[in-house]
Amino acid sequence: MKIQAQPLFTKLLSEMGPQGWWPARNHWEIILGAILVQNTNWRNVARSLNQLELATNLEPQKIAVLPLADLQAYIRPSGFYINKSRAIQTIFQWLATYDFALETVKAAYGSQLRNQLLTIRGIGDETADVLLVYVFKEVTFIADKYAQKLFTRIYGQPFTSYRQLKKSVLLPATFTNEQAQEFHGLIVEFGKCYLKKEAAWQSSFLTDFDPTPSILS
DNA sequence: GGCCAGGACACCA
DNA sequence: TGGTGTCATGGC
Repeated sequence: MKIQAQPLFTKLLSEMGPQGWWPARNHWEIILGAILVQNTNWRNVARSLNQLELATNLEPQKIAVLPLADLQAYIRPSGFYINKSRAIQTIFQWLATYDFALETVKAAYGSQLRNQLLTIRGIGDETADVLLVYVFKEVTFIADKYAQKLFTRIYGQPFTSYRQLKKSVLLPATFTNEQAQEFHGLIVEFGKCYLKKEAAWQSSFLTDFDPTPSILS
């Protein structure tokens, strides 16, 4: 089953307005947040980011050389701190070899950038796509848990895995990076607001969304 | 006190 | 390829 994303994106955007995602001040905070938020409430992530900012001012050169024990202490509120600290240290030390020039990194790996990110232990499908969209300004769909719930609900077919949903969703050829960023933000914010409670869903604006035209096969 | 949150990974069949 | 246990914390 293939699904065109444009109608849902248009509906979400018109009803909710631009979300301005990702919530961060710079690329380094996005990288940190993307790793820290894995299976974790954002409130806990915010605590960790605050402590990291106090220690490093979120400067990548400082993050890259943080002693592991210190890094783990700062991010402890986000849980899974041993795995996450390793991922953070690995990716920042890798970026350091390119002097934190993101354009250089992108140019160096080209179409293999996603695979390169996946070689980092602690960075999987979702985090890799988040980094591609919000840090490296590429256009791809982030098929996270909220998206899986939303598409399952709308299209009446269970989407229970990241890769399954990802390969089913077709972004328009004209989709921009800004739109890809916005799409993920809209899906997450919608999920936070409505997806949890059945009653809220029933009364929500998506009840009048007709998914049929966007189903290709 | 149990459940969950914007996953990833090793292990298994 | 797909299912299960594990990793850890804090809020509700």
